[in-house]
Amino acid sequence: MVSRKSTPLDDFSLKNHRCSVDLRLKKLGMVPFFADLSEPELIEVNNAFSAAHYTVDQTIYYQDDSATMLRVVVHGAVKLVHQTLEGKEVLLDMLKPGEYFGNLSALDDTYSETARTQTDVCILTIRMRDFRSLLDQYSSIAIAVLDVTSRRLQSLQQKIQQLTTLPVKKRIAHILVTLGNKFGEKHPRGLLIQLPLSRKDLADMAGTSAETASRVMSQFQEDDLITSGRQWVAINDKPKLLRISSED
Amino acid sequence: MVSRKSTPLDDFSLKNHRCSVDLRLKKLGMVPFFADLSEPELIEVNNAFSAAHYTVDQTIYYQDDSATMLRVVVHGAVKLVHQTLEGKEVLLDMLKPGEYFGNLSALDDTYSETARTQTDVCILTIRMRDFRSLLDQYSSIAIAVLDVTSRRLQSLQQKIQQLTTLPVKKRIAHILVTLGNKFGEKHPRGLLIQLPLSRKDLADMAGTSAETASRVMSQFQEDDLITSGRQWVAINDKPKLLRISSED
DNA sequence: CGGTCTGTTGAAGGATTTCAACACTCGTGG
DNA sequence: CCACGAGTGTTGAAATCCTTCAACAGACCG
Repeated sequence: MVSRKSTPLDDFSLKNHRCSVDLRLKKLGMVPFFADLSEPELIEVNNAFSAAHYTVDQTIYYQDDSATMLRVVVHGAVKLVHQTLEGKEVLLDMLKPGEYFGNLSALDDTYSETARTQTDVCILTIRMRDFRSLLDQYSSIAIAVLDVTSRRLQSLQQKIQQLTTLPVKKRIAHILVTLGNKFGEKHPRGLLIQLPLSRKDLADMAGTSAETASRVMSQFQEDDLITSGRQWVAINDKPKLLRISSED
Repeated sequence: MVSRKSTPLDDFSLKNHRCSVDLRLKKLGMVPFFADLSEPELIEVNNAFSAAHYTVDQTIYYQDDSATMLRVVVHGAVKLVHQTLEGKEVLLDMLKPGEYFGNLSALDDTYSETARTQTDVCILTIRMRDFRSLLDQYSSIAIAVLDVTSRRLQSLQQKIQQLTTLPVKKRIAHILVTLGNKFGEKHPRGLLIQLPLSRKDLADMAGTSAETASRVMSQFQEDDLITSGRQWVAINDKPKLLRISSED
């Protein structure tokens, strides 16, 4: 009765490979706070970063570690999670190339979350100290950083609102739409979320249990809104999912 | 059987009065992003602000309004709430003198939440445009603003974690401790939270219903952890509340 | 002192978690 | 190349937490 399907995920997106200098520059230019820089300036900034590679499911840093580095995703996906004492996890964000992570607060020098790779990744790292001198050097960067941070703040506010006012089904519908917009790629099976994504990942994003997430996903599949298999999801009817997430 | 008590809240803290220039300067100096400025600079910054007064339960701005002003609380308390379509409210933050509110994002020019007075208040306002020129003029401000914003981000992350992993009782215990630290004043009845605080306010902070909040508060009172009446709460045993919020 | 707002409490119903058993996928090594 | 095992997903049933509806009680305001 249950019929799951083998993965349609693109291997190139998941597997590790070297970050070419070209790719580095391109992704650095995508980071909003470097967007205003000229090409020579960008090259100088690029030289302040060094590249690092991780394989899937590695922890880049742990919550409460001393925060010395700022990082930018170049290739692959990184998830930020909060861990509780009892081992429960809350998935705060899933980052794609061009997004930064780390801690920008000058006073608190520990990471407030754990960063773990969702695929093989290539990231750029810079010491906080060096980043701060970039901030001094290019004042446009500080303002852009502030902007990015304010937006993250807003998206967390929205997340809190959904956690406290919406039932699980609507929360998951919303999460699927958001992931579709961010990681979606056209594919014969639908809008494929180009990312290994387990029921537990979804549950940790929605603030529910893996079993409940599975039940909701089964229902969505029943209603032909999505197609899903082990560690992957494709969206068939985004408008209807969006309606589910906000109706009533 | 039920015995509620009349309010021990201090009238001075709740009622409106003019903001003296002295008070303005003192509170502006308390805002972290102006902390590094010299006194003459502070006076100049002060001149860019103008004062405004509101009575209790007035809305300063609505979610999605065009965001033109940045504001600083000088006297009284302001709450930031998210409203859902069905009229539910989520209380995101309760601000005290020295804290700023508004929207710092340059790209999104609407408020992401509603600001409402919790007491009579005096606030300082500055046009975003003018604030941005302050940012350009004093680079230390931009970095300090970034710092404050990063910290708010972290506290929202913590809130999300609690909403998704803790039961209501622990969430409320934690909220009481936090409010006690922020608004607590020594008082014969215990550590009095100097703020009109209804069960609904607490419920909106904890992401639960007013009835459930009331039940939890009744139990805490039964256990002599708090003393509470209509619109006020005093904490008798902070260590035990803290233990409840994190035990198991 | 009466009306209104806020808080309390009970009881029923609903959403979600937890525990448990089983099914399917995929990689690995025989 | 197939079989096995570990990891992941599904589903059922019981238990739990919480919401909702409802009625009433205490506090504050004029």
